[in-house]
Amino acid sequence: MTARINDIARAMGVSTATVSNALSGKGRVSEALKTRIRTEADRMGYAPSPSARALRTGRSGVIGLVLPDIANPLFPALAQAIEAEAQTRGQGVLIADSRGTSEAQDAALDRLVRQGADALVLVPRRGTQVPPLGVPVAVIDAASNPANSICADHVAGGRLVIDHLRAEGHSRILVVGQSRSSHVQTDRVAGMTAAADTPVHWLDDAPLPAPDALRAQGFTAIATTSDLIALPLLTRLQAAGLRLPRDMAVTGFDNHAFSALVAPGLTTVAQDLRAIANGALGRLAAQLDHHPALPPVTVPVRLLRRGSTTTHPDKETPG
Amino acid sequence: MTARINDIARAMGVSTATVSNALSGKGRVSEALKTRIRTEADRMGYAPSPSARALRTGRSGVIGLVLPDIANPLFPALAQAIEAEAQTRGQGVLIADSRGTSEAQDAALDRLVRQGADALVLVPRRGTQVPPLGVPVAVIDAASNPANSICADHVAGGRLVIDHLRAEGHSRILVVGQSRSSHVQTDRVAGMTAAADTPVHWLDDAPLPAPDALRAQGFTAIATTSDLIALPLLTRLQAAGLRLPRDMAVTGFDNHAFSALVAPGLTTVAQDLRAIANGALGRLAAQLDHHPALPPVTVPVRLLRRGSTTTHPDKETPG
DNA sequence: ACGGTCTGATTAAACGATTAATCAACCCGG
DNA sequence: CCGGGTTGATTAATCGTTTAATCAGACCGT
Repeated sequence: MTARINDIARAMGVSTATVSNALSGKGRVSEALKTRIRTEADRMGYAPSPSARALRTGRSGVIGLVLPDIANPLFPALAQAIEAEAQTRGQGVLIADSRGTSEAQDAALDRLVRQGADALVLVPRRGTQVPPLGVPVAVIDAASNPANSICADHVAGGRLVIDHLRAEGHSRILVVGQSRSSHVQTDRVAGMTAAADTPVHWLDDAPLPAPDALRAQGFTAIATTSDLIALPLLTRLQAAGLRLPRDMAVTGFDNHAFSALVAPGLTTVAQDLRAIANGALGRLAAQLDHHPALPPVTVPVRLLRRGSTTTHPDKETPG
Repeated sequence: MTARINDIARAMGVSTATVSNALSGKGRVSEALKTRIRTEADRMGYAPSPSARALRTGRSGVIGLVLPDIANPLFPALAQAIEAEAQTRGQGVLIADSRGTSEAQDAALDRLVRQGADALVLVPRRGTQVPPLGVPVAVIDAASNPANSICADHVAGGRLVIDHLRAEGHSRILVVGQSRSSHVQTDRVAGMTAAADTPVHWLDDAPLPAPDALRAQGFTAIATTSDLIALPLLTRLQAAGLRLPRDMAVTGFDNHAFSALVAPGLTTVAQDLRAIANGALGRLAAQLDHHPALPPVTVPVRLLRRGSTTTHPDKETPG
């Protein structure tokens, strides 16, 4: 079908070893021959066989990405960041969805390894353990998770949100979290309650009270741990006739694609996804090359002030 | 490291060929030996080397998935559907993002092939051509695209939307589309205008007029070609003080995860993503196995009636 | 007892790259 | 003019699996 290393060798009257050396820059090949081989190689449209290379070297150049339920608003952007970073490193990204139980997560991890992934990036389901696999694993999670993890500074993000709301004049703020069993969520809530002593409402305990009831309790702002909570809430408040941010301020987390598009724009906390992707893949590469382990890193976050909390929103810098 | 076929062969005093045959069920091996080999294989935790198998058979069992800009609300759900379908077929999914130019799309396709994908699934960027690659490609697009494509019945979906709005008593409806250069979008608009002669507003011509202006022009319903347009619009209308669906009805397309969560819920058209994934991967498998080409298929869609258009929404069937 | 068919296994050759080991020239100093 | 070092290439093994070709017996009817 397509050109193999052997075809090039025969076409140029040299051995396959020489071609391999010329293309990889290893071994000893004269400069003249090296360039002649290289031009001939791309004249023939040569592309090395990934399976042959993987078989010989033991490295496929593919990393596996396991994501929890697709509903997580962070997913597409993170996948994009991982894929972009992998691309710059010449790696491919195999995806797997761990929806369902934590056994499904284990199965997904196992499947990726059996499919030849050199290493894995895992965004874990709430409260799951990483089983021992034969390959390096980077976990994208909260700092409170001791494992081999890259983490955004969720605590700082929570503090940013509350500081901002207080600067906007709010004194009675309701913190709303999705689930107690998620490290990410508890860290965000911890940052919020560290900035000010506010009540916390967990949605796995009870649904949120109606807009009227919230106002009756004196709340003027609601700080959520996720855009997935905040965006529906924003519409619910508006549907009940409230004006944002006048009657109620709302904040989210994660800067979902829709957060900038709704009206008013949703104030939220954005993670530096490039840094996360870079940190994760960098650590995996170090492990694969048996380099000394890189120190754990906490990736910074930044607050995006939008119309849901302030009449003087930030100027958005696209990208 | 891990067990190889050769280890099993030596452990049982047989040849590697016999082990291979026993595990694959091909060739001739006595039933007794077959089961003994199989139990020994999983006792040793044997997993075949994907690269060795790929090298020998010429098939990696991996298909590439190329997606356009991540902002497309259909992306995560479609990726999930493709991944799930691939899993049932024992295949992996390599992802690539074609964000940016159509050259970036070509580069992404090429990269996946060089990374060993047996076949590709492409969700094309607006108005791009598929370059000739060495592997089968399934394109997920509109019926109006003549290529080797799987398509949802976007035209029928458009008709469903308009019929529903008229049944709800609307006579003056504004159709809003994102981009003329997208087959999917034009098909949806075509279905809408076929059901009733309505004005069409393209967002790449001009931004949408303010809510007041729309009402002043007598519109009581806005039918968009995407939840990506409809969800922001829904909040914009509410922020302007309108009540939905009383003051204005809004519809989207694609059943984005948020569409069911906002208040009121967004009436939208859902594609049968499982059928699309099944159609795409099935056609690719047929091509790879040199089976006769499967006939082109149009995947059905269904209307989800929610609070943004009606006070009697459908009962949602989760999943 | 003998050719013919089956059964159940083995042998060995691929697939396409990488790489350690080897080898043939050539250069150069003493 | 000889031995040591360098350069530039080749040889051949190897990664782990699949599979066509081969082979040794067993079985069977005549």
